[in-house]
Amino acid sequence: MNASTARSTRNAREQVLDAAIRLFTQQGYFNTSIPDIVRESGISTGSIYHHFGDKEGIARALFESLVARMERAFDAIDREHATARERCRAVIELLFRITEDEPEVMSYMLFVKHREFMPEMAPVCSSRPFRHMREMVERGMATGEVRSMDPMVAAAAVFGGALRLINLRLDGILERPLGDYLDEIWDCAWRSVSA
Amino acid sequence: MNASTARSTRNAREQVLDAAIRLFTQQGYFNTSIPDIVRESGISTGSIYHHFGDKEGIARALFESLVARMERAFDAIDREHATARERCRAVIELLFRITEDEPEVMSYMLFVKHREFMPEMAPVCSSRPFRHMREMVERGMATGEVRSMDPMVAAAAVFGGALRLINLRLDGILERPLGDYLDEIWDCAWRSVSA
DNA sequence: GTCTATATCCAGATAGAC
DNA sequence: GTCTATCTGGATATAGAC
Repeated sequence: MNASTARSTRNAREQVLDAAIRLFTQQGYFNTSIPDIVRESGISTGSIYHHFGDKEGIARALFESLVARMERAFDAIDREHATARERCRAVIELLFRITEDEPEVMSYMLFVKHREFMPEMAPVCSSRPFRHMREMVERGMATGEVRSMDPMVAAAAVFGGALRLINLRLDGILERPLGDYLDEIWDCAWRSVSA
Repeated sequence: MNASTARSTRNAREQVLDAAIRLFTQQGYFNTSIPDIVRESGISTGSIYHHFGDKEGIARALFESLVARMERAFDAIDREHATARERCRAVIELLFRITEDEPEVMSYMLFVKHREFMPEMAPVCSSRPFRHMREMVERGMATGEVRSMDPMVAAAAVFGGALRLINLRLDGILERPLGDYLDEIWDCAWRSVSA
């Protein structure tokens, strides 16, 4: 496989994924037909089925690429920060930034009901990035930064408020960018669990 | 309209709504066909269309009845408790109880993407019950129970953790009933905003 | 108000040339 | 690997008797 083949292959796939994330988040998976994706991506039906097998394959490829991306970002946060407090705050900051810059990405990751069209998939909350977030809190409990309590409750307390603000922002209820709320929500989050 | 007519009319509607909430939450709205609802409810296609007009009409009737029910429950909480602290805690307790006893109700209220099949509808977060929850927190701020801060942030902090736990429970991640976590999550929620 | 039978449409998916 | 043309099933919705 030479370079130009590799490039054009990647391009067709990416054009489809690019169109798909927009359509899936704006109209929903079931309201988006293959002909819609053909129009929006400029790639033909035949080509789409060649690359993805079926419609569900597009959704799956999209999800996997976004999960991998989040996971890389979370690993970087682990490396760049030493305490649970810094790590958790960095995660919220990252999620807020992605929500502002690429709302479709956050919308597809967090609020799409994947299991309705990918029945065999585990719930999002048990995906690697979510487990990673819970582990950050648990390690904070081990070091004494975080009060001792049920780890699931602690993680829900730390990230629950921020996730709600993301939800409100994506639904158009919050008018100002999430960055404006970061300090306040972080203060609440940390008060709720700090030792 | 005599009594027996009224009763049988209500029954047909209710049988359909009953079947619909189960099917919509288990399989999703788009994976549920009218023939599915016919089978599950025992009511014929013709009758369903007579009562609801179209498939979306079923979803709408369902949503309206659940919102009305929540609103009545929240009004009762307002009457029965005097402080923001007590009211907010009672709301969380109620939501936890409904999640355990009637998971489909909570699932359909909170986590279904209504706008995908009812395009003209406002986002759930701006429905009466959600606004009511925010008002409870705001009144607490007015009386000095809650620290002064952005009201949206305060509401997200108070209810965000509990809503995440509900999410985790409905997704099968939390194995114990929500009641087991009530005291801990409430402690976190209130610490995060109390004056 | 309830039913059965049926019309219509358009989705997802395939065939096969280039 | 990409395209156009096409098949097929099953969905929503209607007609019209009872």
